[in-house]
Amino acid sequence: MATTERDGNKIARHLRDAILRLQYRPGQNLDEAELSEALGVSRTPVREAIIQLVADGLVVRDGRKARVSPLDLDDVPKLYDALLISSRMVQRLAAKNRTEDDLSSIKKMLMRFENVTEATSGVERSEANLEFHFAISRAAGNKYFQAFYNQVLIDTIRLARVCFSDQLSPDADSVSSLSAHLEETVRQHRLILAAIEDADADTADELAVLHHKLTTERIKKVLFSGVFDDKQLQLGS
Amino acid sequence: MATTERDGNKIARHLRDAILRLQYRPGQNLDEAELSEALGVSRTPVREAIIQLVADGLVVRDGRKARVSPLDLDDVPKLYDALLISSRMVQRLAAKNRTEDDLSSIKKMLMRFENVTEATSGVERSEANLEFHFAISRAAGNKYFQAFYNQVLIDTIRLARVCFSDQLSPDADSVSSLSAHLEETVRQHRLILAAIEDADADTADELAVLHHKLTTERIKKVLFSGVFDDKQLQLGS
DNA sequence: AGTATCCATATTGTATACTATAAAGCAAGC
DNA sequence: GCTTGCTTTATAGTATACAATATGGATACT
Repeated sequence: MATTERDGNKIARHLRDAILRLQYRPGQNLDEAELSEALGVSRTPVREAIIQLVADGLVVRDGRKARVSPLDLDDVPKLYDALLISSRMVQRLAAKNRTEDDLSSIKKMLMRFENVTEATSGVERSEANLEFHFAISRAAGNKYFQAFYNQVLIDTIRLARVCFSDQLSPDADSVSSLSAHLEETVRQHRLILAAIEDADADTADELAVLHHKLTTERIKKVLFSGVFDDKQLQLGS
Repeated sequence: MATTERDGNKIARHLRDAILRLQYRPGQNLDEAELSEALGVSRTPVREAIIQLVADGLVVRDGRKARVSPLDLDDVPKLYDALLISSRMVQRLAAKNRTEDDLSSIKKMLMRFENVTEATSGVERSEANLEFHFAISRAAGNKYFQAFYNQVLIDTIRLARVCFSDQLSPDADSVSSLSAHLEETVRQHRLILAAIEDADADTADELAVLHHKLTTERIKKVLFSGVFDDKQLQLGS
């Protein structure tokens, strides 16, 4: 019966994608009339989409105006603190709770990521990367951790794209650095999948720490570091 | 300049409160026309409020209809897993990052809770309790952990209210048990405040574990237990 | 009698008209 | 010449009219 979808949701998805792809830049004003004309609907569904995105944290209200969330640099260390904790918890839970369906979903996303690794653009790569981690998030089977992690992942991706969006015509040096980075990412993804498949929560947890380090090291040159460090990860024990 | 607020937000707050107070029961259908008449506005702001609440997780879409989220019992252990982790992280962060303003805000909420402890109704009590923990959440100074914890707190309160809503005319036994529980709650709240004031993250963390135990023990009779236990709290170290 | 189809109706989804308000520009006074 | 206040205008907020669709019931046919 095709369960007809509301325009508001479609618009919200479209805007979400566009924001994640930086087609709408952080801080950019969102004009309702303009959007409704561009998308061929009335203002009503556009407004409803904007309200959803505000709740998602991708759009922020500035008086009565709506703007794409600005990615405050002060929040970056906080983001990476949250990424570390949430990814550790989610991968730990995923190792415990994953079903066979979850596993095949994670595998599918892993392969998709590996397939887009060589050729395609940075946007497609990070989108596939995101989907891989979303699949793990679902496998955790806990909607609270899932929401937490997803939110963190989204901002991580947005931040990464902002940081690397300059490299449209990268030099030979950064190309080889990128290829080494992607190789290591693929390697870690496979290990993470294996740990989750083996229901090995401790390894999945440790791999999350490594993956976090990989992610942050790559951006650390541009930005500063978080509150937590490896020692403090024992969480007070 | 009074920054006039949109009706949609007012309605959303009203509905949020009503849902938390179980004035709208979990599972109850939300009729837009009915609500708009009851609240004296048109359907538009009511719809916008509902969209916000869906994003908050308090309302769920069931086809095109909107219903108050049903508090699935399967999610209860997951909720308490999330409560344990999120409260530990937030109190740890609060001990590190709290400002003087945060401290006075927490103190204010602590006193408010103590003042409503004796006389007033369960709803007012749990509302004051919620505000105390919200204040700590703000003090953590990390929007990701804050959103995570707030979401968990809200469902914790909803669940507690559902579990104890039967006790409208409690017997002498449960009254004395309640009073002991409140006394211990107050004691722990003071210790938590002290730890945060002393910037003692480890103690704040340990107190979160104790507070979680206090919360869950009181409900454990009704429901079952979570995935994590005290041993596993070392998080794989 | 049971079931399936079609129609009636209730309710959500969308468009548009109207209203309120905040921001920008212009004018007048200091 | 700068500031202050009024007017204008653009844009968000709300109400309402209209359209689409799902749901329940009635009727007819097997």
